[in-house]
Amino acid sequence: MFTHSEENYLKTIYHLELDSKKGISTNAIAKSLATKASSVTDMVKKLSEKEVVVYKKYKGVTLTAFGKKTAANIVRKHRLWEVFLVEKLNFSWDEVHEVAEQLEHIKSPKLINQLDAFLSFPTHDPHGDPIPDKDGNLKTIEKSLLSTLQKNESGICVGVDDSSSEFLQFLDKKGIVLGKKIAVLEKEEFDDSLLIVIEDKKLSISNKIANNLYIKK
Amino acid sequence: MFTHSEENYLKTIYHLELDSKKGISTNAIAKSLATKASSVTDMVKKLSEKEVVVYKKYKGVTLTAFGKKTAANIVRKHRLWEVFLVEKLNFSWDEVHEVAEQLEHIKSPKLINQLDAFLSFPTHDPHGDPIPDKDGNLKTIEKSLLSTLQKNESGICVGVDDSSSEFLQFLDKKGIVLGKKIAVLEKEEFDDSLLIVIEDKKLSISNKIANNLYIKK
DNA sequence: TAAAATTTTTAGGTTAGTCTAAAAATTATT
DNA sequence: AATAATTTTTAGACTAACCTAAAAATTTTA
Repeated sequence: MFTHSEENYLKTIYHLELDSKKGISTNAIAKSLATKASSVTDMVKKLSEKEVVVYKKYKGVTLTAFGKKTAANIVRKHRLWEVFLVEKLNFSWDEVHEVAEQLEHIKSPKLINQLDAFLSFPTHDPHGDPIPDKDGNLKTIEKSLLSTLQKNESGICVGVDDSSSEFLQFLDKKGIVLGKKIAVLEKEEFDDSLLIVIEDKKLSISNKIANNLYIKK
Repeated sequence: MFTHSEENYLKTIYHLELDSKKGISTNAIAKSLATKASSVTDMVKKLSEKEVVVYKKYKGVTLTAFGKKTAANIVRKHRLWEVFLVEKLNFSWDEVHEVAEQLEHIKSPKLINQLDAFLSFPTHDPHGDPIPDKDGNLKTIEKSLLSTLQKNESGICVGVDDSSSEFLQFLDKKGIVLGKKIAVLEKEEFDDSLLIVIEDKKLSISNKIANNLYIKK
């Protein structure tokens, strides 16, 4: 069994490993968890004793297979709870993160399996992120940033890179919703802004926005 | 805000106060929480600084109005989650306690209000215990122990005094379910056992069982 | 490649929540 | 009411998870 805090470290390392492949530095972990590198060193030693990470002084950490599975299970719980909150309890997608952050630590295999079934085995959370299966595997669909689309190309909006409530509320305001088709009418050379059409409405969106929206071609 | 541990103390004192009315001794709290009296003394001092209990050395503790409301809210969460687990996730009534014990600490007013609505504002948990309202008030219906019924009297089964999974599984096995009518056909002088009829089935039950079942006349 | 800058670890300290053992207060017994 | 038994508190210690400041290792830069 893992403590609340150990689980948070595992989850963080898991996320950091997804886009780096190399050993994760204590500094990177500290930044993600808003803690100090010295605290990370302490915890990482403990995690390495528990065989969930491999740690060599000054060389960063990597998850073991066991660690990866454990971490994926926490992410699984987090994302299933997010689906529950949105689908069943009428939360909006910008409100679910903090609550799921707490719910992900509830320990009960039956609970999470029943929840999964109750939600009809969802594959993605409200932000379009994939939900790991019971074995910790996640099938990643190939998605692209909206900013990579060229003029007259289009795709289905399938996810966000930034899940901050500010960004999500901005998308709500603009009527940008997951599952909808987005077509690029114009691409401005000058600032890489896009003129898009979604649900028959034309919108001009900045490159910053387009860099945080995933579409499936 | 209260820590996990502080919440457990509050809940325990709340439950103990329900059937004692006097100040709750550190020993009684220690026994309930499976901890040591010295630990309780420490915690009780902290809780008294936070104004949720009144504590006089050697005199036990009592909850303040604020403490009572805080504790009732934890009990409210615990019982709503139990309803959720049974009604929505197909848990049986003997499996819910440990999970609810964790879920009751999740902090999100919106979550609990939405859950309440999602469950159609239940008034009782799966064991027949009343669910405190948002202000911490609970309306106690007058219920009696089955053991107090006389020959030829009857009532509706509305709750259990012992919520241990052993007892609950025993009731399942015997077909004793909340909401069903129980009639006393015979009362044995010798050992106070009862011959009852429930759902057209005759059952002989011991006084110990009858002392742990509540009925509404 | 040597000095400078940065990162990481170590050493030592803090707080929350627990414990044991001993001291103090209360309650029960004779 | 004095003594015995019990309960409660105090004192001192432990662990987990954090912190700061300094030392050590690594990486960058000139």
